Amino acid sequence: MTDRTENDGLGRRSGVALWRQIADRIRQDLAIWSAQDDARLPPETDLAARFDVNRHTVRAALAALAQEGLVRSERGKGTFVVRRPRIAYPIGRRTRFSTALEAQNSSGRILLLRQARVQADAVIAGALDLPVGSEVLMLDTRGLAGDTPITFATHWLDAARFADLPEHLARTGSITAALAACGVPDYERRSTVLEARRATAQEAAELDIGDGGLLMVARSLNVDMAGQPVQFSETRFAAERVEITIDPA
Amino acid sequence: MTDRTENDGLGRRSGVALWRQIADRIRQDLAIWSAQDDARLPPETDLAARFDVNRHTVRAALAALAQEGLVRSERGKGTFVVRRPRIAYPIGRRTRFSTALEAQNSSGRILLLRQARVQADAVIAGALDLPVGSEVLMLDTRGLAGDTPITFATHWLDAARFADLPEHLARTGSITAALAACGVPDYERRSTVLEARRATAQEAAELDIGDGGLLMVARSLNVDMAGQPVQFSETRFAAERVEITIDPA
DNA sequence: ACCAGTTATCTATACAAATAGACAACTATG
DNA sequence: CATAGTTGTCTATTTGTATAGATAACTGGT
Repeated sequence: MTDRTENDGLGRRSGVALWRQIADRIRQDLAIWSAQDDARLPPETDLAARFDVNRHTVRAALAALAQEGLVRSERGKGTFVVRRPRIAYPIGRRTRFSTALEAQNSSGRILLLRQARVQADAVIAGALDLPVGSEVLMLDTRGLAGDTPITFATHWLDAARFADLPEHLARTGSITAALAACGVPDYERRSTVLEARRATAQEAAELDIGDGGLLMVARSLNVDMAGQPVQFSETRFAAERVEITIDPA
Repeated sequence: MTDRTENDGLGRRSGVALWRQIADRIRQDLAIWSAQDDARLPPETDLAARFDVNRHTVRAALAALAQEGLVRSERGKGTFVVRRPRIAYPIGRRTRFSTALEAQNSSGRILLLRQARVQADAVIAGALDLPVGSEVLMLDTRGLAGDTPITFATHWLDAARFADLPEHLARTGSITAALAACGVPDYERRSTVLEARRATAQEAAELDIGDGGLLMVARSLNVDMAGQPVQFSETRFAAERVEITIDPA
């Protein structure tokens, strides 16, 4: 898009440190610089001038990005992009995690972190079309692209119908396969609601992003081919690593 | 009093001030408290204990929310929600701003803020299927629900084909109507890409959110019924005021 | 009238963030 | 080799953030 480089654009008494705002902005632009032959960022002095801050502030931002493994600085030479950040994640009627990533040469898998049996509150029960207080399975999972965490999700399913799902999920690393093993050969997405917010410390830790990193949160309901609700999920995407595309189909 | 190991999900050296993190978390929970009879928040001392911070830090967070007009504190009585729930914003093949809001009793309109003629860079030209360097119309708009800014968007259109669009848009307050007046009776959305990031100072000002507020950013392409690209847009949603729903259709 | 609960305001201290300037260490190039 | 350009490190100062404690002002109920 057109480069309307308002050299400022930073909030000064916003409760968000300048170095973090600058790190976020630079992260946005990594794709541009990584397209250069040498994947080199502008010198610290140039960046300081562009954002109208002290060079030390830029250095704090670059240090944060280096900590995330996105850039690497070399004395005397410059600072270079080492990893392009965002992965495209399509959401549509037939969204599946693994196929979403295979389209970009990333192998996707799901790690089962925790499981518990809880009583459905009004929201969960309503989504799954069960009586309030029904026993439901609550699963925490981490979605990986290669070795990079992409999603941290909590899923709720009818405990009676899907008692065996956790072991299948742990074995196969795929929700689609685990559901198939529980008698749901196919499913589709009925609804998705998206919002953006900051990560809590736990979410930041699970996703291996900096504290205060941004999330996109999707609450979605999958139904089987009979239209029966199967799985209600809250999926937290590390916003710095993903962009979500809406499938036209 | 401070056992800093368990602090309810707050990051301490994250470059995001605690008061801002707490303000964000409280903002998330306003819907819960606004559902109470008196729409009253817990006392400052309770909130301080819950987040494991000093009461003054909670006060800084509440002051920020009061500045946004979300809560009001009354000496001796407490702090109260002035209700402002999130607006659901559906995105799908036939997304239109006004119809999106009419479904929830809000009247939507578009305000034309600025217009300019610029040369298309590679991204814009590619999206609109024009030669690089073609003259394109660049429009900044604000989308309102009632009097509340919901979106701040930049649109690009072929300057040759849509020279008259700005005046129609300014007059009607509707992109659909303005396009119709320019010979595009109907259109549909070909692609949408979503990401989340922090607002720049300008974006925060246009959307009347606090500096450092969160955005959801949608880049979308609308095509006419012949499949010809008509309008490429970057729409910035105030994350605190909207949730985006993906249309199943 | 009194009291318990709540928000408002004040002082003080400690640490983080941002600024400023200077210089060292290293790289590439002529 | 000499020099320009770049990142790394150091000192110092100012402003923002967070903690701590004390006290005042106000509300609602007993």
